[in-house]
Amino acid sequence: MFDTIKQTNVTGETPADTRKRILETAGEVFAMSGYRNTTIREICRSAGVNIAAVNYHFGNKEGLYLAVLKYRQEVAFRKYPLDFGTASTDPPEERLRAFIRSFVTRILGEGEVSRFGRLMAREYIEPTNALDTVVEETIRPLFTRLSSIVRQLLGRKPKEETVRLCSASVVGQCLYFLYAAPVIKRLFQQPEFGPKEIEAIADHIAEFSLYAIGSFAVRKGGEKG
Amino acid sequence: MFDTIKQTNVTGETPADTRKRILETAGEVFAMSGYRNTTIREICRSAGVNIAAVNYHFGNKEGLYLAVLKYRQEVAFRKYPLDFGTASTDPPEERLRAFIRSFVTRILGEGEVSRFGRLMAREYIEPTNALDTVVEETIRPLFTRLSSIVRQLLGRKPKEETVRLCSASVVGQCLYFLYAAPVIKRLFQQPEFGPKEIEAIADHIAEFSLYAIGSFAVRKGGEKG
Amino acid sequence: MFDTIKQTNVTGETPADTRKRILETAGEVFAMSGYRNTTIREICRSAGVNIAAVNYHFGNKEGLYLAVLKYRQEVAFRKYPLDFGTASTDPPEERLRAFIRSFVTRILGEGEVSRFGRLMAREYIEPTNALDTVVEETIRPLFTRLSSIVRQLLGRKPKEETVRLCSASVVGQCLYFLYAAPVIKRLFQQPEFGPKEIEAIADHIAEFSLYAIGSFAVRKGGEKG
Amino acid sequence: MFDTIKQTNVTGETPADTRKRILETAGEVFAMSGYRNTTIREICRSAGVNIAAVNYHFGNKEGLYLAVLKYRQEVAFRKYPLDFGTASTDPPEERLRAFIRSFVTRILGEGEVSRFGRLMAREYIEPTNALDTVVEETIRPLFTRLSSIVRQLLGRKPKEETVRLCSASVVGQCLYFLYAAPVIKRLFQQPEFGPKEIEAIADHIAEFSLYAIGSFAVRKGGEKG
DNA sequence: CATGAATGAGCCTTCATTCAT
DNA sequence: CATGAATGAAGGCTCATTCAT
Repeated sequence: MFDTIKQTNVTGETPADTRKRILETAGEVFAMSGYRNTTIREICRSAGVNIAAVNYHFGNKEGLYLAVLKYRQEVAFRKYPLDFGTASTDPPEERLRAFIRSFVTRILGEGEVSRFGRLMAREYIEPTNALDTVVEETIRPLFTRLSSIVRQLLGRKPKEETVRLCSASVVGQCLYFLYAAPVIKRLFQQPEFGPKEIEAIADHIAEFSLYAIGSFAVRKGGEKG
Repeated sequence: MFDTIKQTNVTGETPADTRKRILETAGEVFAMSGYRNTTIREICRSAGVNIAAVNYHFGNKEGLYLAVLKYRQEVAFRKYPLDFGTASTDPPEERLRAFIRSFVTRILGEGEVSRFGRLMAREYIEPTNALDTVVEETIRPLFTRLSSIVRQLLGRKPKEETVRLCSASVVGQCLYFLYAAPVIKRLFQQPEFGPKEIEAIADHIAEFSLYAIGSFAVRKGGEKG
Repeated sequence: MFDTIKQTNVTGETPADTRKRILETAGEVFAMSGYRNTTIREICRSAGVNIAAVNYHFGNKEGLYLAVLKYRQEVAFRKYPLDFGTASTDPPEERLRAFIRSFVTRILGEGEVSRFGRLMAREYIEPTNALDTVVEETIRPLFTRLSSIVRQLLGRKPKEETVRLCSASVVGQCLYFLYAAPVIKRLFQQPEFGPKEIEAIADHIAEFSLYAIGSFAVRKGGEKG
Repeated sequence: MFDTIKQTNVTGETPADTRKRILETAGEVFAMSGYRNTTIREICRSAGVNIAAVNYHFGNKEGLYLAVLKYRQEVAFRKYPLDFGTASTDPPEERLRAFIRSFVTRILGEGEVSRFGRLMAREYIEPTNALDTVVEETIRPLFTRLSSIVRQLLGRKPKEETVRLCSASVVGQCLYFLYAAPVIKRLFQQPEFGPKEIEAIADHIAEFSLYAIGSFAVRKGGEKG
């Protein structure tokens, strides 16, 4: 009756288990169906927990969503960090390759990791209140690092706008395979991206971008016009 | 600018008026909030028509959505056609520039046109039943045309996969500015894309892509590896 | 513009045609689906007339229903009159047989006629405002005639309650095959009643009833207890 | 009679209470107005529960209707079982009398029980998806038992068709007083059936049927023609 | 801590009816 | 006479949330 001892529920799980299971399941469901299309009931049924548990642990639906986003981000970046094993002293070509490979794998990778990508894609197109935080904590550091690599590749004194646009070109190519997945699937009957396809994609984007940025550097000395 | 004469009295509107007004309003609301988040009540209230009018004119919510998609597509492509004034005999470099400019303007353009882009972006990230039709009727023709230009640029006998990946690189760069708009807005405090920014973006993408594809053509004769 | 000449509609039909076609179609649909389940739209679509025609010709849905009921009743009784060719001087056994045959055929008969039966069955179980009229104009004359036959069969001075109950027994047997049709269909996999089955049913009911009423007459002199 | 203690406060009801109250109220309303005419809003208002409770406890309107049907059936058959206190070794005349009395009381009886009859009557005339189940679980066993009694009464080797038709005659007489109630009420100004009238009806039907079946048995040895 | 039951708001849809032509 | 368009009321259902235990 009294909250004296560590309580376990009928199935003998600690509260933390319930919380984590909701987090995991909600990640899948949100990634698959989006925020609005997802019902708390579905999440709870999938997770095998009571329907009131979400409101208990996370306050409300939005609270759960924010928690999921944060959790997924941590998991993804722990597995695929920005530098992907390169040092800042390595040649910029190599660093760009590493960056792209890490980025593409992080958003397209199978299983647990891919959920992060899907969630982010949704956040892009239909921002929730979480986007501000996501931009500052996740996207800006990422973009800053990419910009520094691109700036180095462009040679001395590139215009900042050129750096920005080239960085955007790199990121745009990568993200395309994430958010256009449903279209690509229909265009080419290509169902899913396996590790092999992901590698090929990363290689292509790196090559394509290095060619382009190299030409910018050579012909214009990194300066437009 | 002002509805000078057509409006006679409270109910005195041409039949087409109600239908079109729903179509216009729905385009805005769907583009802003997405299919699921949008209620037909809101559309009808905004359009100043009875809620049953949607059912009468379009059958149901999905019917309305499809009609909106088709309508927006027609408007956008009538204003910015695929070739954008180039002939198939023009040099591929010029055709690619025209394609990119037309494409970017169509999805980023202001006012009426931009709704098409937003609707498409949503369809990418959270497909409805309409996506199949959209892919076949809109996206595939577009991708086919782009591929033929890229194939020509790559020189003789390029691998189809290379064509596909390079086309994807072009499209990915363009779409990035569409779906990443909320992020870009936050990253660089850049509120909206005006005609000038759109032109700059189109120019950059064309240049970036022509450099890259040109390098592919030169160094590999269009063949990878 | 002015109502000077006899107007015909696009298909060149006189107004009477439209009215009658609605009447016919509505009879089918009401009989099949019941009053509430039937929509004006469905009737008008089936009849190929405008949706406003019903309200124009019959005031509203209920007005149409009443008109249908009256129309069907006339058709059915014109084809299968009460006496079915017997005279009031004929022996009561023969008159009962004729009554039963006429009754059963009227309510079970195929095609046009059966619709009357179905409509009546529905009116029994879920009376509309039409029931009062139907009882006085259709059912009471019918019951009165049956009672006079039964009274004659029961011999001299039968109790009125006995007459009533025996008449009810006759009518009950007949109607059973009408309203229990969906159940009979499921119980015995017997899909529909053809002319042959109808005759067999009428014969059985007549025989069963004559045996029973005969026994009442013999053993009790028509008096109970 | 009075809800003395169970009700503690506004929301303080046993979980089963809400469910059962819906079940009871829905039984009344469905019996009175039919499936289609009944709104779950009305049921919930009458039962004093929230409109979403139906969805929670029974899934949807049809689920509620099926639950009501099953519940009413149980109540009715618990009170008036098929055999009504007779053993299978009793003489068939007595068994038929018991069967008829039980049957008539079950469908005409006052109060709680009568709802079963009304629901069944509606199911006959305007079948829902529930009819298949009702026929197999309720009507067929009933008809089988009646047939075995009739078969015994008809003597040795009766034709199955004769058994069936005689059984139909019995059932038809009984049901008549159920579904024709609105008509009988108008024909004879007889408002309702009390226990006394019900007994008289049952006695008459039994007598009428025993006379008839007896005559079949005697004159034809149970064989027609 | 956790739960099953219950709630109220809101959504899409349907329908009979009316209106101006 | 007849019509297509438009209306408003209502119905079934869903969902996030809250409540008492």
